[in-house]
Amino acid sequence: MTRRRRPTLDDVASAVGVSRATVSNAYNRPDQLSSQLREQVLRAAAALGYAGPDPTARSLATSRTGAVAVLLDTSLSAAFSDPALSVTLDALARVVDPHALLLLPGGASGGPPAERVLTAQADIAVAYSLADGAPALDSVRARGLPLVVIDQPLLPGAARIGCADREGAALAARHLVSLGHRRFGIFAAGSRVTPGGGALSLGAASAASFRDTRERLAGYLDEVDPASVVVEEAAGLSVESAMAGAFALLGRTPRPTALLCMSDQLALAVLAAAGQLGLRVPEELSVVGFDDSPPAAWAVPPLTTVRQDLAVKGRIAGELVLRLLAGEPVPPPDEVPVSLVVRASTGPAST
Amino acid sequence: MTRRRRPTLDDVASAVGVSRATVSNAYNRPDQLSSQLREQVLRAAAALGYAGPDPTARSLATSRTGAVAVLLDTSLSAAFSDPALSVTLDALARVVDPHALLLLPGGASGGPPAERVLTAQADIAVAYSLADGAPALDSVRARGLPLVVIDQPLLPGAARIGCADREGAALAARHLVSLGHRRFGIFAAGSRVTPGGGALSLGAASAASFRDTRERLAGYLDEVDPASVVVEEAAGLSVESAMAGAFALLGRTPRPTALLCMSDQLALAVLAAAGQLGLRVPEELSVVGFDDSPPAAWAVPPLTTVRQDLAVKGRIAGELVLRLLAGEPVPPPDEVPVSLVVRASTGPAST
DNA sequence: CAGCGTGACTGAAGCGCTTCAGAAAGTCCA
DNA sequence: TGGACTTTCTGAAGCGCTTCAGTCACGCTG
Repeated sequence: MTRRRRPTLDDVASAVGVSRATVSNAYNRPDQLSSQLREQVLRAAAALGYAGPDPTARSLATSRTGAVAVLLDTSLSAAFSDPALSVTLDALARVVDPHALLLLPGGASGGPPAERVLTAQADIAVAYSLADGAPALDSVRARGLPLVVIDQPLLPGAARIGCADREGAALAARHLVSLGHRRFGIFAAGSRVTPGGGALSLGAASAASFRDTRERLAGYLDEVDPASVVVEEAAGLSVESAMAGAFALLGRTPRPTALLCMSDQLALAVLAAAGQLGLRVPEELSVVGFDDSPPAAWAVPPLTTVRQDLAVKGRIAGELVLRLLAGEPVPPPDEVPVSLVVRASTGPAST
Repeated sequence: MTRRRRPTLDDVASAVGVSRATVSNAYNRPDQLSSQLREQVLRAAAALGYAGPDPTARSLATSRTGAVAVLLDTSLSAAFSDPALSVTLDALARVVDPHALLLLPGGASGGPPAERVLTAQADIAVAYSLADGAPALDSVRARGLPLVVIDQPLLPGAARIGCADREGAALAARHLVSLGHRRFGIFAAGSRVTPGGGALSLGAASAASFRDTRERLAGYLDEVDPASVVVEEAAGLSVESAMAGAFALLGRTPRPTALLCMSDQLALAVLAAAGQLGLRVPEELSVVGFDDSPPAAWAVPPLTTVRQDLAVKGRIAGELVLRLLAGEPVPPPDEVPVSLVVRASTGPAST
């Protein structure tokens, strides 16, 4: 069975005996023809098995694709296992509907490969927490695609939404200080600075390639004595590497009495690791996360964390997308506010 | 600053003084011209700010978009909070690379709206666990798009990959029976059969609109006396509704001593609910999941569950995509094997 | 030297659609 | 009854690219 050539607008037009423009109008501008003729066209289309204008051809003619390219730093499984991303992207998707999301997962180099971006059929790009200088961003620029960045340094010509990272981190650190803690561990997500993860000097950590890592670190250090801090970086973004990092951090001597985690995911890994080591939280160890993603509230014990409204962040990102698409000028960078949510994973220092 | 018209192939061609075909070849068939001329073309392109052939125009000319449409039953956040999806999709994405994934999230009607599918720029569609008769599937057919379905009934002309649902469910049930359990609760994911969720008769449950729900139910009932079973359906796909359903199930009198959950997500919700009620697992309650998604192993206690290799499933789905895209005939439906992974969430019935 | 193979490049025909400036035919009102 | 609108539909010019059948020049072979 040779698959017959799909019918085109022309086929429908000649079947009905009208011009191609009329058939096009039947789909795109119903007010441009009598409803009677329109019915007739649609019937003929159905009879011929014509499923409506070809999306690609339409895109070429209108120079709009109806898709938003989402540039991710990591593989899909790593990306999706981050609840913060899920929530943000979901909110974004709702706002930009009916635009579809074209997912460009990251490769080894951090962010999607440049040529994937060059050939992506999308009207606009959204970059989610890419490392500084990711090649994908150059491609976006080269193509002249509008760009919205989330949790990233501002790029010229791009719109930006983030959160008050530094302030949030400072809130978390201050909370621990006020509880009497004096020995801190800082737990950062995996990055490509030190591909294997592991212990990090403050200097190295301050040079992280992710803006949020740098900012949150700075926020912590606004409140605690750098000398009282050890920094650990996870080896990757998987839960496994978070667990490994957590064990490493808890194995330091003297053991920190409080852990500042740069995401809830990391904090949850710490909780799990502490559980396995028989360390009681918060009696023997205080843990604070970042994001207030949904699992933070269900954790045992419920996680003290820095809250940012991820749904709002996603929504704002979506609105930025729509505004850039509408040709509006690039708005100034925006941030969602942060607040500290104190739950049960933090308590007084056990001297 | 009016955004200047982007340069096209023609601009580059006339800048260099060659034909348009030559410039096209410089990008697509380097062997068709001297490397010297190619260099010259590429330099001119860079000078003009030409970032390579326009993806849409290229698609129209080649009638290939390089995108795989992924049809989801739910919103993105619900979809992504399902680790099984993440793993599957990740594996799929790796196999079909460099194809990008075009995400079409589901709406209120189950699955993406029909017109979203009609206008999606993709070469092929992958449907992930859609309800029977989802309108999106009709659109796929109408467009004549190749289709791969995952965990769904077979559609004529579609390729299918699933898992041995019924067999897996039977394994789980048999395990509990052998542990002496005689009062069972079956916990099904939310669907649109009974939009609010809640208690379900066996008849209603057997008519579920999701194939995997029906099959797993049948598998459970292959091993346990239907009279010894109560069925609960979650109100939705969120963690919250899973928790609510879990409480409902644990509130039945007499309380089931063992719960058969149709996914790990549901099982984890049960674990959390049991914890809040002070019910010890497995001493007072046995819980078995389905999927063996990553969190199952980290749960407290680690979850006994039916394992299906999700990465393999995703990989096979990806291979099916590639084969259909290559014009190969539709292979017969395939299933990944299942096995029971006994961990610590199941134990002898407490009489 | 005729004949031929080869490498390098081009012309032009699409791909399937949208859109805009009309044309044709009807409607309305003074 | 005639001019001014409306409504309805059409012709044709793109949108930016790929690709195929050549054309052309050149060096090689026998």
